[in-house]
Amino acid sequence: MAGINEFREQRLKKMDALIEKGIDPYPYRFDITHTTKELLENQDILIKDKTNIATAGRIMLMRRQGKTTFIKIKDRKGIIQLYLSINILKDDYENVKLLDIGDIIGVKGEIFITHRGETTVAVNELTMLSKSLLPLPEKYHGIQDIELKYRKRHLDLIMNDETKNLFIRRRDIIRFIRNYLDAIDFVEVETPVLQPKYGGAFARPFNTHHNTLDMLLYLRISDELYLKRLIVGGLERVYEIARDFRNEGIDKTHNPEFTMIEIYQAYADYNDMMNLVQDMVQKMAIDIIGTTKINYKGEDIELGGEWERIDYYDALEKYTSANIKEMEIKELKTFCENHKIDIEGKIGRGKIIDEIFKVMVEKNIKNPTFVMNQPKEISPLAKLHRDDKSKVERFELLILGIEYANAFSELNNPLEQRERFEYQMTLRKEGEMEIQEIDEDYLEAMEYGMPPTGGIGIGIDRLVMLLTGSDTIKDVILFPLLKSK
RNA sequence: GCGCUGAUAGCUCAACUAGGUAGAGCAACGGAUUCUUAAUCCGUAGGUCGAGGGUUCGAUUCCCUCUCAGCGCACCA
Repeated sequence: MAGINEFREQRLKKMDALIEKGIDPYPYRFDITHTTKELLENQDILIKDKTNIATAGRIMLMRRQGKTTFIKIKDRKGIIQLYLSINILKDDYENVKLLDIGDIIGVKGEIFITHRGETTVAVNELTMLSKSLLPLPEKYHGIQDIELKYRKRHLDLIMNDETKNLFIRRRDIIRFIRNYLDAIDFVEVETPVLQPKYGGAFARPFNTHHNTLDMLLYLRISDELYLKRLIVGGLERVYEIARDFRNEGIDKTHNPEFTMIEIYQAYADYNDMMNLVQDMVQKMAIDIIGTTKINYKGEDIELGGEWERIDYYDALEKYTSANIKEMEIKELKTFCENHKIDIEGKIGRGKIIDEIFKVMVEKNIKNPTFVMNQPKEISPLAKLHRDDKSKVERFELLILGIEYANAFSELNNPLEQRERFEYQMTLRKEGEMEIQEIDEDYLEAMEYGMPPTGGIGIGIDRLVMLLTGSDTIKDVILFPLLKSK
């Protein structure tokens, strides 16, 4: 007796016993007067007035000692101890024997303080709110198995307060962003997740199919092209907190579905986007964790002050000691060979240069840094740099080698946009993966005229990781994708 | 996709080095206990040792394949 099925059997028997006594093991509602936290906060007055309170929660711990039982119940705010005594409950004390750890109960009673000094509810009325049929993980160690945490997040949340608190902080971060943008007159919008053409990023999509339209659809890899249509439409300041989907590998900073905020502001350029993201993240850090000095992955990071800005090609030269910018494709390939950089499947000068950047530069950047003015070949949606037409007005925000944001002065010349797309198509013909088809509807929208616009995308999951000290994205996503067992 | 590591009771972990079909704590069940604090005390039960195959008289242990996970690499705006 005590394999998993035996546990269930035992608890089912207790449930039958409840039913026999006319007690519904799954009743409809229960009114509470205080959360556990409110009981503790207001204990002085509650004790003084002998208030009959009502509260509810899940049984986490039970100490039976004959005619007295101590129970700890947990609600969303905290934990409180209950004192159940045959002196108070009389005949109903029998029902205490039908309780199990994991059951959800409601209680009424008065607050008192035990001899050992713990604030406790002396229960005078006990109500079963939900009978639990399966045993919870062990009370002291909780869940240690990391796979179990992700697969059975409900158990993780019951057992580990840190997990619950982390997701509350995630909520706080997203709420901060909304408040910040709403206060400067941005409009939050929703755009299609199901897209007939995918674009706005380089990535492989998830394909799906609409039955009655008999139509191939993609789960969006980005919402950029839709948001810019809204800029054409005159909304001028828009943002979307979007779930994006990319059909690619999974690692500490990549989940196939993830949350990105994209922000577009008319009459602004990438300099404005730098100011916006810097100010927003700094104020967010103060608001959420109370400081701009953080320690992440063992490194001290200062989020305050003016963030460093470095030109993409200058950074390349600094960390490769080579003049990458002036190299022909042939020289670049030789350089990659010499430095053991794999450029299999990379077509075109820009992609090769970017691979060198990823391998040799990114990991060296620790403090928040705007890497600016990327090559135009890898930035088809960005405006050419006003002083150097070989590069674009774009930046990526890097912290500890991880990319947190990507922004441009948005390309709004429809003719040039078409040329850029067509260049991408030539790369695709040469075998480059991850190039989307030309989006004619988007180009047409551009032809009606889009104001000069600054746009930025910020990875929300990574930002949450940074501000909560999580070293894997799975820890900041409630249900990360795992293989089915 | 490649490499390394791991998977033992509901949970947290032992045993396996040198092959003889597994132990503890918590949880559970029975009993004692009317202010406990990871309550305590006495007793009981609980395991296809991740799955499949091989070697062997005999495999949780050795070998092979597979599954899942973690880490690293690769991929990845």
